Parts: sequence; structure tokens; C-alpha cells
Amino acid sequence: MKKKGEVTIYDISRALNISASTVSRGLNNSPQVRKELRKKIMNKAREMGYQHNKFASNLRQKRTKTLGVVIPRIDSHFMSTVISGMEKVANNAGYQLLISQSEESATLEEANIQALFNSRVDGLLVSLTYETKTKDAFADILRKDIPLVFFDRVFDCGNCVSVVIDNYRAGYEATQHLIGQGCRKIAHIAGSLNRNVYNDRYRGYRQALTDNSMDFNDKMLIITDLGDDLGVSIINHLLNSGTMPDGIFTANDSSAVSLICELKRKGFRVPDDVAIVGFNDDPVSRIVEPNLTTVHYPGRAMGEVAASTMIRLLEGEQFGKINSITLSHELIIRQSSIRQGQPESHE
Amino acid sequence: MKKKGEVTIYDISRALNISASTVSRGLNNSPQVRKELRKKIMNKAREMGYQHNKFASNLRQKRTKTLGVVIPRIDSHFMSTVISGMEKVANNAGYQLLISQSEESATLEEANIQALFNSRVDGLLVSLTYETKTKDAFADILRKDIPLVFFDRVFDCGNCVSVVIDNYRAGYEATQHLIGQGCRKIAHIAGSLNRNVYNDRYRGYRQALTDNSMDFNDKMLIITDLGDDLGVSIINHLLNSGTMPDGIFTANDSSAVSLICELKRKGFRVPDDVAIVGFNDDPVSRIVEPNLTTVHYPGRAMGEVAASTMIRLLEGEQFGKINSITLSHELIIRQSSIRQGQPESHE
DNA sequence: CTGTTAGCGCTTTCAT
DNA sequence: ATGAAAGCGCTAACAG
Repeated sequence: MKKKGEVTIYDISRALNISASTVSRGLNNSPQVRKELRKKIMNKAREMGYQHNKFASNLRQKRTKTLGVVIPRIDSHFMSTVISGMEKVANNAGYQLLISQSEESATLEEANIQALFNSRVDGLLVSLTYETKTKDAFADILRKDIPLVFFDRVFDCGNCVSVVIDNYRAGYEATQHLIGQGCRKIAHIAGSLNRNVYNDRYRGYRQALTDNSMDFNDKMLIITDLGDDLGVSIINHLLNSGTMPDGIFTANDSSAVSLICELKRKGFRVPDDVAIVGFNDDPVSRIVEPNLTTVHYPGRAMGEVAASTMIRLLEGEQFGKINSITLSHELIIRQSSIRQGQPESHE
Repeated sequence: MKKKGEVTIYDISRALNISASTVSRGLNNSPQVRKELRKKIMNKAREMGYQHNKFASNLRQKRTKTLGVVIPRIDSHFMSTVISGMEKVANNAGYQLLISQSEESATLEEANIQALFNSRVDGLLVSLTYETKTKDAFADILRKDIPLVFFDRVFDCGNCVSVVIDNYRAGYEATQHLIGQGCRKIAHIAGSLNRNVYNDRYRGYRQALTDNSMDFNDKMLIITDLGDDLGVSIINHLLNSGTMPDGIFTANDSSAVSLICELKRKGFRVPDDVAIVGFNDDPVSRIVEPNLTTVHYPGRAMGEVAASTMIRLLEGEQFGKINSITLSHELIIRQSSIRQGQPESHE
């Protein structure tokens, strides 16, 4: 692991017969240094192939200009879009992103948080796993007042910010749409109800049923990992349960697409026999036939907002304490849920 | 930016009436320290809420256990899958990933490389932008012997490793397949020919034409950014050019899907009027109707291999110098390119 | 405006 | 097996 001898500010100071502090100041564009000298320092630095050593600087300044990110997985359309927005904002503000995946494991999540803490990230951006139940993993972070921003899958917690959409309302609207299309037996495919996103969507669904005097049947609630190959097992499960729904609201688009494919394969007409509404506005929702009605989730904006909120927190431009930021979603109505001669209800 | 006073090894050494060096050794599980004492140190550390400071450690050891990653964008199925594999391998080996996006801009790419270099990453993993022409941006990296691994979009360069698939052969096979299906006028939609991936696919396409005594017509080559809304303009362009192809090989799946949609909208039958082959095996290729024939690209494996190669490089377990690693691809034949009564040729 | 001095927290010879 | 001391490269008082 031999590193060729680093050129340090001392080398420059020696070459220029000035002190290291002046070199440091010059390199950081301090107005305390004569413009002329500053330029001389810069030139010499370039000439000598000097490269700023962030570590030494960090150690001294006790900040890293680095943000830690912990997410369940990065390889979904939604999450990669969030991270893309986050990286852009962070990079523009001179921050770097240390990204780690928890793979839906609370244990790995905790290990990742610990590692990021040891790396002394200035702030932590987190979207929780399916499993996470307690805030224990965040104890160190919170004790040290390291800013913590949750996004999408969040914890309600006093000293941190959450960036979310109104999943409850989105779930309500999705269900209401199915009801408006004439569906009378509506199933819901959910993710882990530990997590706000799935719990809220579920509660919205329940409320919409209630508001339309429709009974909830617990055979119509299926809790899954929302994978993209759920169609077969879910449709079989529903058929076996003896009550085939005429509408399904499912908590993400990949499961919705899988359902549509399986329904078509089994000879059901979509949406006339079974109408589907998904969630996320994944690109596939526009491609699958019939096109999928879904909830547009502003992923890029969520990443941007989370990052810029974090940076504002770090750089202390707060005007009062923010607890939570809710971005707007939108129900995108596509043909898969518009039934023949069944006009869309005007809400 | 007040940080509550860190607990250091000195605090522990004082509490235990031993020296800091012993504490350091104990914490690092050095066999030089009595087992008993080691345990006492560990316990005290936990009790006092000690947290290892990676910076100080890095500064001293001149390594960071951090890998820098520079990619055009993270928000595509392919790239997010690569990164996912890379992160997993890195994390398992105790490395962290500093990820930045170049957004297809050579300038931003260079700035990102510079920033990562200043952060003293132990190694750099790069997939190039459309624009990048020279290796100038890598001068510092190479001079300092920082291991450099390219993946997907690579530079041929003496002192670094490339992880790729055989894009030439894949392009050849894709085109050959269309020819086998009876296509006689085959267009190719390419990305920037600066980049190996697109150039090689293009050359494979040309060679397949040649080997089948088919003329190449430069109106059949369209160079684009391979965006997902290219369908309209490309089909119009082809129609206006006076020679509508009966087969199209396009360098990624999102453009392929966009083409299919536009062709269907215009009343062409796919594949009987125009057959399509894409690239990447994106999930949409399985959803679009007709399903898309495409080249399976092992994204996760590519990320894993790139990361583990890097780590092997860093940890010096090399058995000779590796220049390039080629992963295997696979042409996935789906209905969009199987024409009625036109049996698939047996290659 | 510039220099002197000290120290961030850790690891690592070199002694003992 | 443990300790003393030096130093990684930088920045921030403080002094002039």
C-alpha cells in the first residue's frame, strides 16, 4: 500500500519561504492573504502537484462534509431516483454521499449506522427496513446531536425531520377511485404494517371502505414483501379464499404488474372483472397493458428535499424547528381502472 | 457545529491507568495485549460510550477503507443494480462507497474524480460519460498508483482493470438473430460511439451485416442519447428517410420499448412488419407487448466483480496482473422478434 | 497581512 | 506485555 510521498502545505511553504498557515489560508481563499500572494501559492501548489488532504482537514475541523445514507435497497426505480436527486443536491453543496444498503435487515441497518457514525458523517439520511421496530440503533446519533433526516419510511421522533408524502390520503384516494369505478369487493396488498408508508396506505384504504359503507373483510388484506413475482400466489390465495375481489389496491407497481399478468393469464379481464390500482408511478405502469392506474411518487424531489433539508440543518439556516415535510402526490388515472361505460366519479 | 466532546482512547487510558497505545492495541484486538486486559478495555470503552474515530485512524494509516464510484447516473435499472452488487461486496469486506454522478458531463466527471481523490479513496470505480475523450482526469489517480477499475463504459489503459461484457459479440448475435428471422433491412440505434459499449455493439452489427452479404446503409444508423422517449422522432426520421427498416437493433431497452409503442401506434405490426431487439434485459422488456428480445446484462455480477477485483487489488492478493474481465451475456429471445412461421435459425 | 504554536485522535516504532 | 514519544496534514488561536 505504498503511497508516493504526499506533497503537503509544508512543502509549499518551504518552497515559497512562507509559513504553512499562510499557505493554508491562501489555498482556502482566505481574504486575509494578499491577492498576489494567494495567486502565487495557488500556482506553486498546482506546479508541485499538491492535493488537499480532506482527512487531515476533517480531523482538525471536526466535520466531514459527508452525509451517510442508509436505505433498504438501491436497485428499485423509486429508490435510485431518490438517491439520484439526493446526490445532485449534496454534490452541488460540496457534500459527498456515503451510501449503504440494509437489505431490509434491522441488524445490518444498525451496523451500517454504526459504521457511518464511526466515519463521522455530518448527518444521516435514512429510510427504514421492513423489520426495524425500535430507535435503539439511532441512540448514538441522537445523543451526539447528529442531524437525522428520515425519508419515505420514517420514524416519528422528536429530534429529527421526516420527508414523506401523505400515504394515508393516497391510499384513500386510490381506494375511492376503485369504488367510483363500481368495485364492491376491494382487496389490498400491503407491505409490512410496521412501516408508516404501508400502514398509512392501509388505513386510507380502510377509511375509504368505511366512508362508503363497505365492510372490511380480513381475507381481503394480504401482507407481503411486495416482490415482483407475487401475482401467482396472491391470485391463487384469493381464489382459494372463496371471495374473488373485483378491485385490488396494491402498495407498489411491481406487484400490480405481476397481478395484471397473472389475471390476464387466468382469463380475467382487467379492469372489467378486476380493476387494479398500484403505487409509485414506476415506468412499467405506463407500459403494461392495460396501463396501470397508480400514485405518482415524487422520488427525485424527495431526495432533493431530504438532502437540502439536511444541509440547511447543518449550516444552521433554520427559521424554527421543522418536524416533517410532506410532498404532494398525485393519483394518475390510466385505462386499467376505467371500466367500460363506468364514468369516473367526480370527487 | 458543536460536537459534544468525543470520548477518546486517552479518556479510556486514564480511566484504566494504562497507556493510550495499549488501549489502541486492545481495541484493535492485537494479540500483544493480555486477553484479560483486552476485555477490560473493551468493556470500559463500551461503558464510556467510546466511538472509534475513523479519520484520525485514516490519517495515521494513510488508507480510508473507502472506494470512490463515478457513474453517469444512478437512476436506471442497470446502474442501480450494478451499484447494489458493488455496495454489498464492499460492505462485506469492510469498505464504504462514496458515490457520485457525472450526469454524462466530462467536466463534472473530472470534478468528482478530483473530489474523491481529495477524500483519499483507496480505489476508484468508474463508468465513463458519453463525452469523455481523454484520460486527463485520471492523471493524478494514475500517478499516485491508486487502483482504478472501469466497468461497463471503460477506457483501455495500461494500469487499470476493465470489467465488461463482450458487446461486440452481443451486437453481432442480436443482429444475426434479426437476420435469422428474415429481416433484410436492419436499422441500428446507437449511443455515443465514443464509448466502447456502443461502438462495439455497432461494430458487431456491421460485421453481422457483412457476414450475411447485406449492405450497410448509413441512413440505418441513428446515434442518440438512448432516452426513453425517442420512439416518435426515430420512427418519423426513418419514415422520412424513405427506407423503413424491417428490423431494428437498438442499444438499450428503454429506447426499444419506446420504439415498439410508437410502431404500434402507427399501425405497424411488431414483429411482422418491424422486429425489434433491445439491450440490457430491463424489467420492462418482459412486460411490454409483444415481449422484447434483448441481451441479458449481468448488472449485479458486474458490480460484485468490479468491487471484489478492486479489493483484491488493494489487499494485494494478485496472482499476476489482470487487464480485463469479461462477463458472459445472453441473448434472451422473446416474442417481439419471433415472426410468424419464421423458425429461429439454429446458430 | 503573516508567523508561531499547538493539537485534532489515532497508530506505531522503539524502548523497557 | 506495556509505555513514551513522535507524527500523519491540516487549521485556528494568538501574537505581532
